Amino acid sequence: MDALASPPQTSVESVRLEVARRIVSGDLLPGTPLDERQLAADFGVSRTPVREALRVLASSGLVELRAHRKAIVTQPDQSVLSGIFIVMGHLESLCAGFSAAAMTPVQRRALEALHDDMAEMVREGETAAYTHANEAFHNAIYEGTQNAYLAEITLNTRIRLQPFRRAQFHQLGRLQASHAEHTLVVEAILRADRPAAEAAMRDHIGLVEEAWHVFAGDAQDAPSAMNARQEP
Amino acid sequence: MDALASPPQTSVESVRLEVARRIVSGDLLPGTPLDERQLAADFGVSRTPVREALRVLASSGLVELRAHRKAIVTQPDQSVLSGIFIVMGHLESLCAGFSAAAMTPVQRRALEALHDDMAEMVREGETAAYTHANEAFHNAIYEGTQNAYLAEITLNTRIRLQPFRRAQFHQLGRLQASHAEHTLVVEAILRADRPAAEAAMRDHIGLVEEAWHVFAGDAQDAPSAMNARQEP
DNA sequence: GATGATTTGTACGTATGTATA
DNA sequence: ATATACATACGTACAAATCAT
Repeated sequence: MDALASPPQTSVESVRLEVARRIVSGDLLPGTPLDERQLAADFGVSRTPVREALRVLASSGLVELRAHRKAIVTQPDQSVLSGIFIVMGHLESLCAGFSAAAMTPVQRRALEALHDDMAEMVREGETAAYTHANEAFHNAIYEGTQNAYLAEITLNTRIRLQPFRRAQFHQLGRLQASHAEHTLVVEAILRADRPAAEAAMRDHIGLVEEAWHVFAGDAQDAPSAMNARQEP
Repeated sequence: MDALASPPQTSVESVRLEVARRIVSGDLLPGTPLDERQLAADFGVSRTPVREALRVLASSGLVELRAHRKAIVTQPDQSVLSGIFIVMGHLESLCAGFSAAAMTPVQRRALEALHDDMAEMVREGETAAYTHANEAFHNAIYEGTQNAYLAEITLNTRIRLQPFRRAQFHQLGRLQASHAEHTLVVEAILRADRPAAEAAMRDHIGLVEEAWHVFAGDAQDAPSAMNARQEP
């Protein structure tokens, strides 16, 4: 779960967290080469912890690590990326369903409260605040599953996709639409309606199954998962 | 995908593969402490590559790595383990559904051929051969999804659970039952019947949703995922 | 295609934190 | 509670491979 949390107790952790942050934030774009020495210098540490951090980042999919060559920020091709988006849709949907069935009363109330707060942000057009709250919203649903492993792989998938998520809440329309979709998710979860929660979340994430089917090998110029609306 | 494949080009890889093998095979039991020096000596390398290998193994969940303390082979508690089993059920089911929709004709024929070969193993009672073929069977379904990411996380989940899988094919009855369940999966995939493939695989894996629900916090002494039949 | 410069891969020593007496 | 033992965390040096010329 703590893919991006907890205070770094060791050099490796702080390097890992900061490099991950730079990649996720778009500071380091996909394809960017990562020089061990450079990173070591930047962080004021030796290459050893940098190398270990890079190994871990490679495991989580944020960087690619080829032997004897510079590590690079992962740059998956369209078909791979499309596949990850599709899997994320299923995982998020699964999480919503689990949460509908398993959330504690406290968690349900917290989710509802957060959702209400977000309504205010929509009214005020506070896109930055909403973006942040949106993360918390989805994280709350991961936690609500009571399944640490499901929460972990879903969060990791989300993080891995972050560098490729261009759609933000820059338009008021999207902000409102997002919140309306959240409403359906929240209502389903609150009444413990698992299938409805799954369906609502699937709609929210904007599953583009068709795009995947195309990429699977048949056609060429179909709408890709990249072009489709990508959540938030 | 290559969580346990490809020839090791570097020390780190060979150490990682061998330690993973020992854990998965049960050679190193959960809870076993892993001493860097000891491993380095065993493999005839220095501690540096061992450390990097351990980091990667920790990312994949096979070992636990606490700062300034010995690494240990991961020993998840019952509730965590139960959660992983449940997620694996869903992932395998998802894979079967995707494969039903996306497998190439060649892959469909190969799956059918493998399944037929396994029938022979059942008749001869060749449990060892069947166990091996069973891995290939599931791997073929991962590959058939045409979704590298889904294949990767499903395989990784399977590997992660391997040390806790006690049910093997020691009884002829289980062998026959397994193959009968496979038949349903294969038939559904061959006729591109996605829902049926998902359902058949779900049945095969033996989803124990109830056990999870219990572990979620309500009851105590319900049948755990550990006690339930665990696949193969 | 060969050679030198550069970068990664590995070895090993020391510092630091943890556990135990 | 303090000290001692011990394992890991990190830094530095060297070897091997890659890339550029």
